[in-house]
Amino acid sequence: MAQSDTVDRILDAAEELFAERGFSETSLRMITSKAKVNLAAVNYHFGSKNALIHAVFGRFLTPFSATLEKAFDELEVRCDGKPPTLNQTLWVLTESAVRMPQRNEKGISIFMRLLGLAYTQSQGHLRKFLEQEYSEPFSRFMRLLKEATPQLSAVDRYWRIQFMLGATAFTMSSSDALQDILRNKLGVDTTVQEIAARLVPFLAAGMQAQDAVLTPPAESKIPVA
Amino acid sequence: MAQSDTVDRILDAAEELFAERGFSETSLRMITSKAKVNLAAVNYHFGSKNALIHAVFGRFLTPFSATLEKAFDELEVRCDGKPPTLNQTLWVLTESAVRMPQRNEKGISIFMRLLGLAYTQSQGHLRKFLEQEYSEPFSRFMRLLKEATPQLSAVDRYWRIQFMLGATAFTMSSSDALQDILRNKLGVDTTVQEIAARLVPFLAAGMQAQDAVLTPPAESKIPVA
DNA sequence: ATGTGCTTCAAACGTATGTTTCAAACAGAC
DNA sequence: GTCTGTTTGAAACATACGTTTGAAGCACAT
Repeated sequence: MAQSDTVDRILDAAEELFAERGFSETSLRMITSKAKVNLAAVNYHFGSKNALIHAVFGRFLTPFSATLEKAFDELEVRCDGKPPTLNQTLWVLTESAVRMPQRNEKGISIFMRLLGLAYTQSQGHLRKFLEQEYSEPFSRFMRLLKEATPQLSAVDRYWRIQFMLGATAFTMSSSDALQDILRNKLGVDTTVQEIAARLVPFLAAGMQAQDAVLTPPAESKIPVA
Repeated sequence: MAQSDTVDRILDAAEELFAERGFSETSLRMITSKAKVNLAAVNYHFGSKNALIHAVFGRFLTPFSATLEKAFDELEVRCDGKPPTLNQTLWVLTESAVRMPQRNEKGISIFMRLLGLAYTQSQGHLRKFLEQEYSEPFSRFMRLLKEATPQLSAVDRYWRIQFMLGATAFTMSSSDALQDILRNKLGVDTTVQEIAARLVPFLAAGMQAQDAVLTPPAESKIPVA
């Protein structure tokens, strides 16, 4: 019943509410009442709302980035000098995410949704924090992607990485809602692992698509750009 | 200098600020001072901030959905009974977006960013508004997608559509920030048309990827699911 | 038991928000 | 010119926010 209890309760509540409603739309009063702690506790333990946001990210991103580093190490050993393939790189990433110890069954989906929000909501402080805190595993992943797709120009690769990020963050972040739809419409149940198994081939195929042409296909009558 | 001037000035300012900063992060005072109109004008002309948001979307989405309907009509005529290909369908969509008459050079990027935000920010009222206002062109697009990918199972197709939506919404919703990075890192400038031209082949390739396998590639040692 | 350092608590702070009010300004019809 | 309905304007409204305050509570070493 020491400090840690309050701190963790705040982090749990904040994580869930941020993922559900976004950062600006979640007030400290919502967080503290969900966490059943006093309003002032946030500023006492974290200093400010922005610092709380950083702490929420740090709590899952720090262990994840450690797991990822180890997984990349193993992968490179296994490949024995040769650059890993795109499929291998993507699988290592998803497996690291999926295999992270979760606080509850919603863990992965919250994790993904928060990452998506971080990218999407233009919270300057957050982007700066993430960039300077986790630049290493990020750039290592980028390097692996680069080596796995030597046929792509830097610009093409850059945009396709954004497309991958988008498909992943978006899908995982709304996977709860999407699974509901799927259950109702198609009567199927899907685990996060199965979604990942569908996602990786999609991403790999997109990454390895023929070089983008800058005009529409010949059948189209309307010229573009 | 009639009413319409004030209304349009508000819509212009709101559109730009919403796209830049999101909905909750944009106050009516920011909007009215950018539009150089009185604060009360928003509530007088629109009724509420939420109604203003709806009006902003309606102003570009209504003509867009009309353009899209016509483009789909043309496409189906051109195809003469045969279902349009996936590439054709996707191109018709992007071309309709790109060719919309723009209010200024930032038009398309604002348009896309707003759509991305609409999907991403969980503003309940907005999603409800869009769903009941523009359900027709949306389900028509879905039908075309279905006919263009008969080889996919309903579940596979469902998920891959989510992946497409995600890649698109995510990329477009952060495209300004991404373009900044690109400009700084690679010294390249990119138009929305070019992004779309890169996105479509990525999406098409992903949609047509080999059927998803539900286990990772053999090289991987770590079992999944 | 007493004092000490950390933690909790209720209350208040100042600021910003969306919205309302009501008088003034305006345009067009008579 | 006067009346009428619409639009603007400055000011205030109530509410919600993040943050600060200072007293009370607590565990624990002395």
